[in-house]
Amino acid sequence: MSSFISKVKRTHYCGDLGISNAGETVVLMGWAHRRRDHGGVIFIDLRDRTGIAQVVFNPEKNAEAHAEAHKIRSEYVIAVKGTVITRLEGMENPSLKTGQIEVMAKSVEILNESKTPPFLLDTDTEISESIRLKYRYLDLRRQNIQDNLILRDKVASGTRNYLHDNGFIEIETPFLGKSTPEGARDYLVPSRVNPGSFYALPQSPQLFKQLLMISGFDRYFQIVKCFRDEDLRADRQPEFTQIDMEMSFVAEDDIINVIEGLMATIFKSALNLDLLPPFPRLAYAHAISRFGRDNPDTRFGLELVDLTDILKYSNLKFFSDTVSRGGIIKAIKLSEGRRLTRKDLDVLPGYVSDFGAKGLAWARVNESGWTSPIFKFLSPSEVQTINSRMEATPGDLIFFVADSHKIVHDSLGNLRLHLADKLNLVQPDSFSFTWITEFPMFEYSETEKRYMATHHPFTAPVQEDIPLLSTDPGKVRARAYDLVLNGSEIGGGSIRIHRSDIQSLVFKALELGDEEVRGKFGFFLDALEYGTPPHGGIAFGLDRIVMIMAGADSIRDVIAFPKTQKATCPLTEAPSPVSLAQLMELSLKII
RNA sequence: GGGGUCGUAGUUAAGUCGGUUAUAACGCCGGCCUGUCACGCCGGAGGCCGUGGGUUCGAGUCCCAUCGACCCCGCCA
Repeated sequence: MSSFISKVKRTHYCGDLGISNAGETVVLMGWAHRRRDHGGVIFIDLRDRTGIAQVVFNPEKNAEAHAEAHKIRSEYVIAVKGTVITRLEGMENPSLKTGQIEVMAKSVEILNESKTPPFLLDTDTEISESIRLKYRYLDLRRQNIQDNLILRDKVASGTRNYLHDNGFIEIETPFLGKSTPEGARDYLVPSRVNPGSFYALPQSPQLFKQLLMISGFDRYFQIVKCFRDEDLRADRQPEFTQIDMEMSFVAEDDIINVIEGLMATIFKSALNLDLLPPFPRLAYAHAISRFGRDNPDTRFGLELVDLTDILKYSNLKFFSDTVSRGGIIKAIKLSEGRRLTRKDLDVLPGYVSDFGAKGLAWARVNESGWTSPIFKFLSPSEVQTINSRMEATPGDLIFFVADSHKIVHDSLGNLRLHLADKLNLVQPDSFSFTWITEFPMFEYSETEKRYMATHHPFTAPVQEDIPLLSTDPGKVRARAYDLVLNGSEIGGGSIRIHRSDIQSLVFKALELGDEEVRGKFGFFLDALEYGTPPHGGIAFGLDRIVMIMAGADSIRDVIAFPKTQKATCPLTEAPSPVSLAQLMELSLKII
């Protein structure tokens, strides 16, 4: 039995040691990060989750420990007992938090050996993700990933503390639930004892949290996994974590106030940053009109400007024809347009074509007019009016898109982000929150040939728009709000419908049949009839918040064991086939 | 479902116009080295060039297919 662990206990974490520990005898345990063998003296950088401390093995001072240190290789697990000494002048390492001290080893024990790791565990080299995920337990030893997960813990615990302090009660809701027709594709779980029937994993605990309001819990929250079987993105995983909450007897402002307090609290506790609520609010229609998206990044300009009225009778047929077909013309202006070369301009139409734009016109503004392929088709007064509305001055570069409402906003909204990224228009480590309000209740789906809920079908309509539910659903505004941080939707919620008659009107507007509604949501409609308090709530994507706070490029960097883009786990090799016996037990057959 | 980038040693990359034995750095192994901290110096091992097919006298390089990683569109109430 090892004398370390059983008798000699760890006294300190490596990263916590400093000048104040000088002279103390300490016991450290951790991984050999690096070994520098000088033939005589050996240095070992000992690493644990707090950081690195240099351990010195001197053959003249302790031959036995020095001999043992010879055997140590990368990632060996070792225990060291030694004395903290202040490094002599000129021997400090300023790049190390503990660089003013080192530990003179008296004894050492190799607690476990390690195979040579498949990649270096430093932060400098970028290792391909498939290898990182296959050896995720090693990848997770790396400092930056550990930092991310520690930050995540701070955000989660800060959230729990804040919400408890504000009277919220954490309540768990089922993972094995009922499949719902609206929304994302469900992950299904077959029921063994009910052959042919399936549970669905929750896309969110939406109905359960509303039921908890009906039950009188008044303020509920939960930090909980949600599941959506849709294609993955850099900021989307099939299972992700929500900060989910619901409050009774509230209106929009009550929820917004609680959330602004929550954001201020976690940014303070996790990043020591002081946010300054209230956050600006922007109506959905204005967000689309000015930024082309409902999740605008407001940290830089390049706002969309409407030129439809100026160009609707233009000699440029593409412009005038677009307008006569009901389209619009908008533009964005880039200052310092010289930063884009002619070659850059040539590839941008390809970029906006992803969003359906058939073309991208551009104009370089100069003293005498424009340098632009479309200049000769425009009248001097059109050019002048555009310059004046765009507030364009020589050197600026203007981009135009003429197309349908949706394509113009999609393409310019994304071009705006693309240019900001390419030209570094955004100051890193800056955080900009915006509430988006007054969402439309419904959006018409061309594929489904019916209206779909923008938010979800339990969102309350604005009171004065209720009559429109049966006459003109497209015009109904929802009592919904999203919180956008740096151009990412990090949370969204709404005041809910608490009357069953209104809920029925909404289902009608969605053209869901009575039978289908009864079958899928009957239990909920019943519950609404037993004294439902007015209530509302919101849910946040914890992963996304942490990702933005950490400055990570991918949501996978803030999740301990994430899935690849094909929703597999290279470490465990999930998903995998199962035995015939398992299938038979579930009454399932592979087709 | 669609578009794109990529796949060469354990890792990260180079590899020209198709041409002889496929390079480098780091890592690894051995030797030397008592103050380094990405230690240094000397030596060494290490390759189904993702996989399969094709073109060619000849393929890491060209073509087709396929698998995988990533980014995007669709999708994500």
